[in-house]
Amino acid sequence: MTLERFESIRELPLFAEMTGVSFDALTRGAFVQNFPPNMVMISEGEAADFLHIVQSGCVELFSTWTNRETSVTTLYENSTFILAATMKDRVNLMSARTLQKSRIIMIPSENVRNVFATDPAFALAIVDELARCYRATIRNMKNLKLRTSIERLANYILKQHHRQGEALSYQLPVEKRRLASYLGMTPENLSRAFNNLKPHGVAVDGQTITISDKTKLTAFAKPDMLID
Amino acid sequence: MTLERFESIRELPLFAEMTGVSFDALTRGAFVQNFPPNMVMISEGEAADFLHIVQSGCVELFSTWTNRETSVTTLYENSTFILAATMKDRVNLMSARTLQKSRIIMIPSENVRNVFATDPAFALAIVDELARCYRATIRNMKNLKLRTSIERLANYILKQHHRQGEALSYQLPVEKRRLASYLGMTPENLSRAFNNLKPHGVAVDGQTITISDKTKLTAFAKPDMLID
DNA sequence: CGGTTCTTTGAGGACCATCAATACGCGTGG
DNA sequence: CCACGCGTATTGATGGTCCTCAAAGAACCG
Repeated sequence: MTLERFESIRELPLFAEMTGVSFDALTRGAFVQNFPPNMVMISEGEAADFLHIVQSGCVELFSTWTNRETSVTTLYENSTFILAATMKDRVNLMSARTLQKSRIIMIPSENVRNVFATDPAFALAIVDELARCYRATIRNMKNLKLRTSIERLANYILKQHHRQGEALSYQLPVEKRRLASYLGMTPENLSRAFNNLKPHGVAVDGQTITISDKTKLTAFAKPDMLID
Repeated sequence: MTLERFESIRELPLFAEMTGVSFDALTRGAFVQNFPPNMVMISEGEAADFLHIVQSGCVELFSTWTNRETSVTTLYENSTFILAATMKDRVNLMSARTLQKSRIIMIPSENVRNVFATDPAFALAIVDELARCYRATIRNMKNLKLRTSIERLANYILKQHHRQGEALSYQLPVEKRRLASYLGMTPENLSRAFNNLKPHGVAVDGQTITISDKTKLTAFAKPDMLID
C-alpha cells in the first residue's frame, strides 16, 4: 500500500519499472519536507543519508573552497540528487540549497541500496540515471575547458531557447549571478558577455532574452551534439 | 571455461564478485588488442560498441571542439573506460589515444548490458564504478572552477607525491604538455606556474619533481578531501 | 517606502593565451 | 660517436580575457 504522497514520483523513470513491493520497501521511512527559499539543505562533507527528489520548486547544487563558491547545476521538479553518494555510501561532494520554496522527497539511502540489490528493474534505472548524470558532467567540463565564457553564454542561450519550445524570446530560469557562476564567470563579466553577444543577434532586458538573429547566434556559438 | 587471456581482469573489482557463468558470458566475443603509442583508438561521436579495459600501457581521454583540444584524464593499467556510453548505448563523449604501447581488452557492450541484467553482483560493481567515475569528474570540475591554475598545479604535485608512496622526489607520469591540458592551461603557463611554486617549496628538473618544503607547499595548496 | 540584494558600468590590474625564438632531449641515420 | 631532425620545454614580449574594486542604478521585499 503505497502512501499517496509518493504517488507523484512513481511514474518517474527511476521508479516506473520497479515492482510495487520494491517501491513500498523503498519508500518505507521516506518522507516529504518543505523548505523555504534560499535554505541550505545539504552541506558538502556530510554523509549522504537520503536520496533527494525535487517534487516541486528548485534546487541549486554548489560547492565551496576557501571562501570561493561555484554553482554546479540547478535542478527542477522530478530531478534526483545525491544519487552517487547514496550508492557508494560516501559523503556529499556538493552542497544543495533551495532557490524557491520547495518540496523535497527524501528516501533513506539504505533503502535505495537494499532495493537496488533485489530489484533488477530499479538497478537498471539507477545505472541509467547515474550514467546520465556522469555524461552531463563530462559535457559540462568540456564546455568549461574548450570554450571561452562568451561562447559558453551563447550556447547557453541557444540551449534555453530550445528547452523553452524554440521561443525566440524567453525568461532566464535563474538569477544572472547564479548563471554567471554556473558558466564559470563573475556577474560583472556575464553582463559584459551579454553586451558582446549583441552583434551576434542577442538582446537582453532584465530577465528577458530575445534572439533577434538565430542564424548569426548559431554561427557564433557553434553548438555541438557532444557538448550541448 | 574462461580463456586465459582474460584471467588478468577477473580479479578487478568490476569482475571479481560475478559468477563464473556471467564472466564467461561477458567475455564471449571479447578480445585483446595491442596498440602502438600515440594511436587514437576511439573518436568522440562514435558508437560505444565495446567496454575497454587497459591491461597494460597508458591511455589518454581527450576531447576536441573547433580545433581546440583538452585532456580529460589519463588511465593506467586495470582502468576501464567508455562505461557510461556502453551502459546507455550512446556515442562516446570523449576520444581515447594510447600514450604508450598498450594492451587493451575490449568487451562487446551488448554483453555488458546483458550480464548486468542477470548478475546482481556485476550490477553492483558497475554502479560502483560509474558512481566512482562520476564523483571523480565532479571533483575535477570543482578543482577547475574553484582554483587558479597555480593552485591546481600545487595540489596535483601533492597528490602525485601521495600516490608515489609519499616520495619527496618523483617523476611526472605524463608529459608536461598533457599535464598542462589536464590542468586547463597552456604548456607555457605550466612552465611559469612551476616557477611560481618555487618559493612554495617545489623544485623541478625535467620530469623530476622535488618537494623541498612540504609544509609550505601544503599551506599554499590547501588540499581538500572533497576535491582531491 | 526604506533597506537589501542584484545588476550594470567603469577603471585598473592579475591572470592567462598567443606568438616567436631559443634551448633541450631523444631517437635515427650517417 | 656525432650530426641531424623532430618534438618538447622554456623564456620573453605582447595582447586579450577575466577578476577585483568601486559606485551607481534597478529590482525586490518586508
